[in-house]
Amino acid sequence: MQQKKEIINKLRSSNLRPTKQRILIAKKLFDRKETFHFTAESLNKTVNKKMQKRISLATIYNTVEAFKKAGHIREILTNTSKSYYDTNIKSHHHFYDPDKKKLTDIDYQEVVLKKIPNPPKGKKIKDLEVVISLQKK
Amino acid sequence: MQQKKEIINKLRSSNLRPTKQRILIAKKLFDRKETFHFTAESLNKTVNKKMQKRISLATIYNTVEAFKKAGHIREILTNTSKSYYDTNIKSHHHFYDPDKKKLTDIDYQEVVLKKIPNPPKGKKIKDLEVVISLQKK
DNA sequence: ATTCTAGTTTATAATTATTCTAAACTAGTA
DNA sequence: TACTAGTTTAGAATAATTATAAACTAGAAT
Repeated sequence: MQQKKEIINKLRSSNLRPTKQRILIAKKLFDRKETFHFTAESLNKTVNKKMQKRISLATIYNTVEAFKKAGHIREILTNTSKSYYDTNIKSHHHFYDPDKKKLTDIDYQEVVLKKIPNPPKGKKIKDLEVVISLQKK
Repeated sequence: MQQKKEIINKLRSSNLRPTKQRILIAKKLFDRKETFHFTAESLNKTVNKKMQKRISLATIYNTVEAFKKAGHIREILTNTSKSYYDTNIKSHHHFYDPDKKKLTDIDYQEVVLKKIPNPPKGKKIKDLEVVISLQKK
């Protein structure tokens, strides 16, 4: 449970002016027990559901991009046409169900790697993600 | 090195009528020593470079989709706007360099997993892919 | 408080990647 | 040689995202 002040600090700490729109979006994203996945479209719906004053779709896109750059959310790897985001920024993995186009989190400790390759020269590993694609049994 | 006959058989075996266009595209994709990554756009360029008779972009898309369904190519997980495909259909993994938006293959045996989670009920694992995102050192 | 300004939001247009449409074409069979 | 179902094609349509530029606002300066 994040208070408004915390949210404002979070925004300020990443050089994002705490506007009404950003605060509202941040609340929807971060003021929750559980992390979740979303797209620009789904976030737009959530944010604007029965709201007197709407936030424009352009702002949704701008804010998602800004939050992503600031590291408050992360983009998920998929092979779908839309961009998926995750409010869980801790390293973790995913099940992907191509039938339902649904991603589910896999807890970090559920996957253990024994061996990984060395990164190419001049590069280091930023992140490692395992995606397990599913199909009907 | 795949002969025209082999390519025609490959097409027939997956119920794809071996048309001029499909044969030409299949040659560009499969008649190579090394597997590689491509997009619809890049394939379109490759296929139509200094060609007297062009293959339409719609056919490129149709053929890529058909080859994917037939399992001759696979789609790669990314968080870019375009769809990336891989002519390497053996299980393997990827480095992803977000700066250059470049994917590189990691050989299957370079990654060893010690523990993976059980799939949800009614589902089995179709594929497991590890994506290692890179950044500058 | 009032003014100012850079940063932000907004509606809308533009762009990009992809899919759809339906007419023309063709591989393979009759 | 004719037929037909499958395929290709140009172009239109759609979907997701990004760009534009005018209006607005948070926060600093006065």
